[in-house]
Amino acid sequence: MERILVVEDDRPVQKALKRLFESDGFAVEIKADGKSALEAFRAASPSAIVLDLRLPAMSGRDVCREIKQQVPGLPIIILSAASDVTDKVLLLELGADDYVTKPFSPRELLARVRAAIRRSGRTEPGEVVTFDGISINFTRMEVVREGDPIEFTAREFNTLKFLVQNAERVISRDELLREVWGYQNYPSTRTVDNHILKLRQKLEKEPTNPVHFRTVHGVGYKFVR
Amino acid sequence: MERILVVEDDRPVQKALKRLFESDGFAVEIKADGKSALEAFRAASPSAIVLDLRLPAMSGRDVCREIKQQVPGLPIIILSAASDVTDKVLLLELGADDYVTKPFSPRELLARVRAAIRRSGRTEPGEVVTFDGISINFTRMEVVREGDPIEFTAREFNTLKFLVQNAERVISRDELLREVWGYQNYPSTRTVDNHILKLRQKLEKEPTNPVHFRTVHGVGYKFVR
DNA sequence: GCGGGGTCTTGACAATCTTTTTACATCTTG
DNA sequence: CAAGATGTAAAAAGATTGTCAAGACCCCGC
Repeated sequence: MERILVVEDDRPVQKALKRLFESDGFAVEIKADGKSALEAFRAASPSAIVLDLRLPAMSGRDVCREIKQQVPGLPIIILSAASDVTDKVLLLELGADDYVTKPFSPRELLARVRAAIRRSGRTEPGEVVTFDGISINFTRMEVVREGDPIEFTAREFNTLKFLVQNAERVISRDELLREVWGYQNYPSTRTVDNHILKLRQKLEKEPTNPVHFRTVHGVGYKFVR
Repeated sequence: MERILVVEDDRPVQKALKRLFESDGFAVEIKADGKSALEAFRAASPSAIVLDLRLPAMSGRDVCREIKQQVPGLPIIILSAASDVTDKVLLLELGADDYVTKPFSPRELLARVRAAIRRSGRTEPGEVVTFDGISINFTRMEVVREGDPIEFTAREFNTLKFLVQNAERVISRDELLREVWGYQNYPSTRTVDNHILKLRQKLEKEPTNPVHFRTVHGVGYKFVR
């Protein structure tokens, strides 16, 4: 379940945010000041942080900067009075991912938080993805398991890449054929399945009982870390 | 049919792009300069824009900025000479969604355009629905009750999806067969009922006495949160 | 051109999983 | 209460997927 850390000192707003996110299926943790937020955010390991700019004692800016320094990938959505946002530049400097001005529309806030989480999950090309002792370098087209390299053919690697970069999403054979093979329609053969088979044989500890390259019967496949 | 707006001044490249996208089933509109692109893009309402950075008169940067301001959700894929892309920062500021450097691989361009369209499409519809401690994620095809996953077959999941997305409305078996099964007419057997049965068994606290998947005698079924 | 080596696709088959049907029990409604 | 509608479980029918091996294909150096 996705978790959200809300840093906000105003009680009514706290409650409203809690209700809002919980109704959307998030687990919500609330901190009322910057200090306790900084203490809590590692343990809570949230998917995103919603941060009020005006906080007692420590300013939201410092909190934002500090968190971004420690965990750059963690999305931060700033909540601020309209007047605070006169220059976006400041926000970019802070490292915030998005902002919403008070009074805010709940739906908009939700949408922005979700969007930020989605973006953060997206692996940028050139990055390295690691799971289960395996690390994949997309630019170098290299896969390494605990030190020793695993060889992949081009097609295999591209299939792997597409699946990993669309982790968690169910992907149909057709979509794979379109995105990886570049075909529009294709006779139904076992081509895709065979490539999945290869990925499983090379990457799954127990290829017969795959954990990462799951089949979704009647639909397609899905990669999960 | 998905439409693409291509903004590019070089004739040969225009033609190549037109062929490329059309062969992939897109409708293609071409503009040779920024001014006419800005005039056309509202009327054309494309799913994505492919934009050359080097344009006569008005620079691609200004076009990009302007379009993003008017329709923030519309994906823009930048086409540029390698040297132009020295800093990605610029592109991010422009609001571009992705970029491809010339000379580009047709397949890669296609893939990126499709990916951008896919991402843009995923923005709005609330992907997750929650009720009664159960949360349903439509893109992942996952249902979770208080932490632990509940398995569904494809047909079951689609039935669930249709009912949930048409909550509160009474739906006849015929409508379900049409919308979920895709059949026009069907011998009257207990097929639909059996699927409802499965949903109840998996999701209702008391399957015998359903709260969410209600029977409307003589008509069909109705989902209520 | 001509092998040789690897890669990819195909089609067969078995294993597995899903869906539909069937047969009754139950329930609802007038 | 009767007739039609719905609930239910198990059997039967139907689809999909895993896997393999044969052959097609492609690229390279000669």
